[in-house]
Amino acid sequence: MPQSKPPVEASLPERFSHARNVQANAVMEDYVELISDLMAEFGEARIADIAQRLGVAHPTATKAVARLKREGLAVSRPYRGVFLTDAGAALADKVRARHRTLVDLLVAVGVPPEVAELDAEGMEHHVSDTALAAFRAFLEK
Amino acid sequence: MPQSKPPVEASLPERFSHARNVQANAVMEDYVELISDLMAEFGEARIADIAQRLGVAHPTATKAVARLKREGLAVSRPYRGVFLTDAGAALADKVRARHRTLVDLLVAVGVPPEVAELDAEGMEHHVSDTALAAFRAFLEK
DNA sequence: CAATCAATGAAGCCTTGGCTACATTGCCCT
DNA sequence: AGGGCAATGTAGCCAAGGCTTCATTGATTG
Repeated sequence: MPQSKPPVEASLPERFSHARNVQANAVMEDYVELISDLMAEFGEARIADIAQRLGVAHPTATKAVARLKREGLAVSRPYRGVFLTDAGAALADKVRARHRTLVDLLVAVGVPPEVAELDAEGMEHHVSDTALAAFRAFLEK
Repeated sequence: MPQSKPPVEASLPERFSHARNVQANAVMEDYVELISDLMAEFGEARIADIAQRLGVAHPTATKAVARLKREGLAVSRPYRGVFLTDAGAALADKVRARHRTLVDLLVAVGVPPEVAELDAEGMEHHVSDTALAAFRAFLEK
């Protein structure tokens, strides 16, 4: 019986699987926020615009939108624009607010704004509500 | 020479593609750091231990190690433990230091330590050297 | 009013990172 | 020495998220 490692290590697998889980939602979050932006800007989100802004080929965007629809975050009809459901819009708002708070925090601790934007794009998806609340509290000081 | 990019929006696709790029290395970074830990602890890293600590099935770890070897970060012989190359060890050190600094920063701005660990696991891969330097400077204040 | 062309959709391929099921190997222990 | 069991390896499946290529649709404009 190798009973040598009981203490702290137990939570490691959970940390990793949590991170993997978060990552699975990251792409969806990016799409939802972008669609929200485009709707605000043009009244609808076109596949071509989504693909262009995300820097991917248009079939990639089409597939992602299909997944969004499957998960109840967006609706669309063939050859028409994409629109968010209420759930999608709510998610978009949350994601956008989190993004801004994270960028603000990074800048507040001394990260140059352009770098903050770049780094935040990947980091934001992993910021928990708890951390976000701490960020807000810190920024208000 | 390309002129300067107009204002700000032009860089959106680059931000996303940068984040996707970083993400592609994230799993490799996790494996390398973990192998480094196991080598320090047991003198070698066994596939079973890697898989267990990461919370994945062992063939998943085997495949990842194969990629590590392909990229020159690790070496191994069939049915024996896995070892890091110099490049792999250097990467592990960098990743570990970055992780610690990020956790420290999160705690410093008020995030509870357990939450900081959890969130950092996913965020760390997106922290640039520039941001890291800013974190260190902030922590020394 | 029709033709052209841009935008969308569909099909099919690749890699990654999960998984399960099964085949091998090696090591420990009787 | 040999058996059995744990550890590794192998094969093959799946979904996601990229891609290219080709077909279809619709909207603009001559």
